[in-house]
Amino acid sequence: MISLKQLHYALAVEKTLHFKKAADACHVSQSALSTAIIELEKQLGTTIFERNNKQVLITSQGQLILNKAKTVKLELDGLMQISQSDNQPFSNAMTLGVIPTIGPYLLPKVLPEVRKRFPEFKMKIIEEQSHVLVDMVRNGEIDAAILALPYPIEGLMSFDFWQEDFYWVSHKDECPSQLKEITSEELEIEKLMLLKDGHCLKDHALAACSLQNDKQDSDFDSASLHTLIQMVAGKLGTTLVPQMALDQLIYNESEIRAVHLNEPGPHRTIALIIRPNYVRTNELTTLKEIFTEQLNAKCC
Amino acid sequence: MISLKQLHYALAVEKTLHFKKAADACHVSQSALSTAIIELEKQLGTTIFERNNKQVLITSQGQLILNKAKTVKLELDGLMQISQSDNQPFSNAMTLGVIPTIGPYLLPKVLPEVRKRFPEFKMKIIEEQSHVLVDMVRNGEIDAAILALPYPIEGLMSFDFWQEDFYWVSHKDECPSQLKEITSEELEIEKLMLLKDGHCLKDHALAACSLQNDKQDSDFDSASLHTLIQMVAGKLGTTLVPQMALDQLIYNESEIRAVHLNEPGPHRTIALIIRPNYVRTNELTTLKEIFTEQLNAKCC
DNA sequence: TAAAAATACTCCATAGGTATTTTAT
DNA sequence: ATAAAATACCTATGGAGTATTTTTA
Repeated sequence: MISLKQLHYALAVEKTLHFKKAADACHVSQSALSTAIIELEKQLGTTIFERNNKQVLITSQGQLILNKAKTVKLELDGLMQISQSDNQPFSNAMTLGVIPTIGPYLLPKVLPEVRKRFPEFKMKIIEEQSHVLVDMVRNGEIDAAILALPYPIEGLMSFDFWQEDFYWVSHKDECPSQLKEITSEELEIEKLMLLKDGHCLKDHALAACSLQNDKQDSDFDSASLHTLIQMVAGKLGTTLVPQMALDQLIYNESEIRAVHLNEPGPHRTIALIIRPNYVRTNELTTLKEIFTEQLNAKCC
Repeated sequence: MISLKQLHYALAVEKTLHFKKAADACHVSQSALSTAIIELEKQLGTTIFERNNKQVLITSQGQLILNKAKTVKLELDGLMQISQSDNQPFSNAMTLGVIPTIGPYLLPKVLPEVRKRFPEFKMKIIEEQSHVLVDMVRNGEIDAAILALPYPIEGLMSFDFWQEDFYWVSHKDECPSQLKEITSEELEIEKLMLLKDGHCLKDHALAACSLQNDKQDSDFDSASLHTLIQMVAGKLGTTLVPQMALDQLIYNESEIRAVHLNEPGPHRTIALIIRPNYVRTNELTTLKEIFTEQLNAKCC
């Protein structure tokens, strides 16, 4: 029967592409690792590594097997985490991914409360675009990701915790003072500045306006919402921002005004994304509740 | 380090709820199994089974751990299948699930070709409703399922291979002879007979007509498309059937006519559903190609 | 008290180590 | 010639068996 040790050794060889170095990494002799790999290949009836005295290559089938070995390890890690997560929730570290158009607005609102409720909880945050985070969740490199939906997450599961609309942001000189709502028809598209392609915020904003993403990248494309707002302040155009960003972007009676985009909503849904087999769901559920509670308190 | 043997033994205990019987099932002594379980629980820092001399119960955490152990086994099975699937495709048996409104129409069109191309291939078919098949795919009880989309398959992956529209089926006495198309507005809803709730075909048909599924189960609700057609032949009403069912339902210049439902389509998409980590994708891709090819040849 | 799990104790299979050989550049 | 993987051979750990004890319904 195949053993976890064999898989462990094979994964070490994949990393180092060198039997001796892999053996060292596993704290066993080259001989022990070598025989384990040979036995594994015999049991599987295939060669994983093509090797001679100068180099080790991975066969195509071998790569499939190694990838699967990684998920076996991942599931086993999950198994070992179950009792910890149940018995001492929030005692183990957790890594969450978040996209740039959520992180800076959501986290300051919710993390203080998380820290207050669970002072010992080590939460690591990484910020990447949706497609990167989806891959990392799939590979088990992070525990979960906070994304804006709709977004294709085939094979993963989502837990929605917030829905919000977009607001049209403009310089007060360019905005009728009585205006409380605006429809996409009333928007001057040519003045609208959105983020670069790749940011899902652009897609969601366009979808909210029932527009195709067919216009060329314009000179106004910008790297972050903060920058966009600065450009709005400089009367270079207007933009659309999600509700949760409003309080940070339009502070202290600035020159900038925001009015609700009056199109059928919600315009984007914020959700936690996990692998279907992820085990620390009880902790994530608690986090999710804190998120919703804090957003309701601070966004309305 | 946790071993697969331990998990195997624990799963045997879950099945039998009896250490001696579990030991027998694993062909080891009660002592060996007992110590393995004790060691596993020690390593995990939790009790999986609450046991005395009269009964064995599973703790709630234990159940989570056992479920995870099943997926570990499932992934490991997948790993062992990789080389076989690659080196001798179609040499291992495969079980496919299919829903009742696809199976009887799709399979006769495609299985002969599958059998011709891979005479040694053992393919087992089971017929269940979508929600049952989705569960079975999730649990690894079947290799894949053939469903009609849209349908919620969170955590699974779909490979579309066919799209089709619905046709309005009526007795020729009740159908204008020149009629080639019909819109949902022109349908006499009260004469329309659909399958019972639970069959996704009903939902898809209603969606194609932009109708809500709010009407009560009527007396006309029927168990299979074939029965429905018999009722149409008996002038008891009309119905909607998917394209792939037409040739079997309306045979040899019968009393029945079918006209295309002229609403934005496609009205349903046929897809293969698998777990995200399923390994025999190369074989499924081949099957999928055969399916599309045969449907194109026999449905148009 | 009786049925069933835990434990004591023994044994052997096998994983792992050291030393050596084989192999291919 | 040499670097690196495979093999030979030995050792020791731990998994498994038998027999026995403990537990509690």
